[in-house]
Amino acid sequence: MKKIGKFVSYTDQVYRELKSAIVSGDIQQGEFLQERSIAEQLGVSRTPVREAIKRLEFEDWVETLPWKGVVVKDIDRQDIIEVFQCRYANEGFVGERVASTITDENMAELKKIKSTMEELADESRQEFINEDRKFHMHLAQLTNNSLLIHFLDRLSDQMLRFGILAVKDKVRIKETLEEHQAIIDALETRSPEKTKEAIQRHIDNSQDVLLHQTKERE
Amino acid sequence: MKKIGKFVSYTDQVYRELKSAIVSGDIQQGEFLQERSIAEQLGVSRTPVREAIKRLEFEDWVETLPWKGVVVKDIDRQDIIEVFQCRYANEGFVGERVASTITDENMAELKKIKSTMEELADESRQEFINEDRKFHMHLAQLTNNSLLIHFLDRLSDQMLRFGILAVKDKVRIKETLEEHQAIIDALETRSPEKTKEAIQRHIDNSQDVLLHQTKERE
DNA sequence: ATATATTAACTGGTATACCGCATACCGAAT
DNA sequence: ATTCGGTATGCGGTATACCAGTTAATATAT
Repeated sequence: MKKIGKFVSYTDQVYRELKSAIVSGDIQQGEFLQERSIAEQLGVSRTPVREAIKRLEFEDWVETLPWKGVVVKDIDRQDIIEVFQCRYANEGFVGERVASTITDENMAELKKIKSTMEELADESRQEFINEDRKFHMHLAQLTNNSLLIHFLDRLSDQMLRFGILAVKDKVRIKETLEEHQAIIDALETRSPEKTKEAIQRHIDNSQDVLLHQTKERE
Repeated sequence: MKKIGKFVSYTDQVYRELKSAIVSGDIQQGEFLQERSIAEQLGVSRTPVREAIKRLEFEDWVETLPWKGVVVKDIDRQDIIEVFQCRYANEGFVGERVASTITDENMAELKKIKSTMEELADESRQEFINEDRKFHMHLAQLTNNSLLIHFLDRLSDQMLRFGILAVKDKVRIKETLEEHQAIIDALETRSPEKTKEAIQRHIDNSQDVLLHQTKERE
């Protein structure tokens, strides 16, 4: 008798619940997470709630003030800069590393994702963003570096929080598609240098748009 | 009224205790961590031990097998490669970023660390490694990117685990000093490109030595 | 003797009660 | 009116008891 699926603990469920609530904005920044009320609300005890919160804390979603409470961290320009700098460094490396060894199959997969994004451009912003994430993470997978992949995955999570803004207007969507095409073109040449530059240019542009749209606040 | 010191929980203490035990080899890879016995041994309850273990799990030191146990992950060639690739990408970025803006004070600090390392070269391997970490982390600090800094700090922790091997022989110590000097020289020119290359060359060399010394096993 | 069912002794997972710090409130002293 | 100090309350931190799979030794049937 084999176990079919993995065991999913309450902790996991609560974690996913809370993270998606933060990402979607249902729980706003500055808001306090209260172990007891969340536990009651979800029908579990404080323990799994507590462990879920610890994970969120580790991933920098929330901050624990001892004896006072757990507060959802807010994001400012500095956070955006930090995430994009890390993406710049690591995704640039991914491109450099992957360009010379990428297979035709993987190229096809990237093109497929890109065409899906084109279809979704006028449809659903949310789905568009999901596919964008797939595009970048598909490249990352090719490094076979799980440490790097996990880190980029965390960054992608953070992106979701302010990612909604990044592709707010039609212009940026069009640019995003063009830049993805440029990455694909660079990959076709199998040139590590060109690929790295195409990716880093894409990331720099995204950052610029996002920072520009965040300028006035605070 | 200022708060004098930070509050340190049992969880923090247990975490540090366990991590240093793993790093030092007191707890070997493959060994099982048992919440109950550790709690008893340290004179605390299971709860803080459990939370400490969760943190270790998140940082990939251990793996939890539900209802079976928590086992200390072992490190293989792939782990070494992954850590060094991440260092290559991120520390390279640090060099690129910092070269053009580094102050004379910070240059002086780097030189000071380097001369300390020279003094320690024949004394204490452990202290030598600590100073090496300081050198790299000092550069990282200059980016003011806390996300990046935390990631590199985690990588440094991992380095400790197999770092003992990296500077096992006198030859490698001498090379390390030379390569640090090369990084300092590159910084003097304020050239992002040269600095990045000097750092990445240093990291590549360290990786080569380490992989070479790990070749036979498994 | 061997194969199989049982069960006892682990483990981590969860629920819950209690502790101690931080804060807000309220009354007494100034 | 202001300030100081006690106190009630709410929070995370910790301890502990119990639950639920897993495993392996053991009893039992063949």
